[in-house]
Amino acid sequence: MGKRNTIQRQLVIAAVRTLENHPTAEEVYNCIVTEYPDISKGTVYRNLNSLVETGLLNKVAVPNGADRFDHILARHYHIECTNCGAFSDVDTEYLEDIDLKIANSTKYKMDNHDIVFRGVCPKCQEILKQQGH
Amino acid sequence: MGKRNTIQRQLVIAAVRTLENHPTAEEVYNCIVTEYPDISKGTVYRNLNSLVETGLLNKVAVPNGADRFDHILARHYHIECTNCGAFSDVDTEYLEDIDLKIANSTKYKMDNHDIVFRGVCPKCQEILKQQGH
DNA sequence: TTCTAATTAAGAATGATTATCCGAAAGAGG
DNA sequence: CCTCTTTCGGATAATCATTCTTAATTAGAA
Ligand SMILES: [Mn+2]
Ligand SMILES: [Mn+2]
Ligand SMILES: [Zn+2]
Ligand SMILES: [Zn+2]
Repeated sequence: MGKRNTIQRQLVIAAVRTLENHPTAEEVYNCIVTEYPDISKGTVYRNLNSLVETGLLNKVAVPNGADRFDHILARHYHIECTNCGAFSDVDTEYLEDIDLKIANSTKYKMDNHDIVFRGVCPKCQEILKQQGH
Repeated sequence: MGKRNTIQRQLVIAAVRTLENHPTAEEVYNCIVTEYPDISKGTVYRNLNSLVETGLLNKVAVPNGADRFDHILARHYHIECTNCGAFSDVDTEYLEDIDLKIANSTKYKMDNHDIVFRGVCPKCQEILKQQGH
């Protein structure tokens, strides 16, 4: 009656963990297919979503791009480079207090919040500098 | 040599302004097509993106749904109801200081940040209560 | 008014994701 | 083990959001 722990399911979560930096479904598929050529893209999507439902992965929506999957379960924020699209974790504490504040002002039963920072990553700053900003 | 101020462009920005609550391209199209049946969906998409480039609109990406368009240009935050999907503005000041803080720790040249809160709206709280939470 | 680059409508194409189908495999129970 | 029930996988069609292509039209400069 529960979820079956199939080899495909194991491969999917392992791929998200080894790829580390918020891979897309496509990237997860490409990672798995070299070792296990029979897997189908539909299975990757199905398992990714199932793992998100089960709470073993998080899904992160990114503007102008495919959804990304995150194996880090602790609440944390992200930063996106506006130049190269790199999507990375931000190492800072979760702002509990603003959830309370916004719950009060909006009367919502607050769940959580996401923050996405946007800017130019150090690598791109270098490159842009050399091209005469 | 610049952007031409076509009737379609005017209709698109007017629609985003009258629809108020972060309409999708589809909703903008549906709004316009009743008055101006000849407009095509491609034109709506093209003008929406062009208006975003020009800085007259903002685009907001939402998980599991089409992009939304915002005619409010001041930086502000959003809250999404996890039950009904309502997507609304949050009335609080922009947190300038965390941009500085994260710029320091990440060495990014910081641009801005978005916050999306998630919770259950007052209306849905009522409904869920009546169904015996 | 004339000229031309920008824009349009229509629909094809694309990219991401989900749904459908049907056979295979797993688990429960005897 | 054998059987029944259910979940799952692979293939592929379908859907959804968005962009691209093309030939015709038009806004706005000269
Ligand atoms: Mn992360
Ligand atoms: Mn808004
Ligand atoms: Zn970068
Ligand atoms: Zn709601």
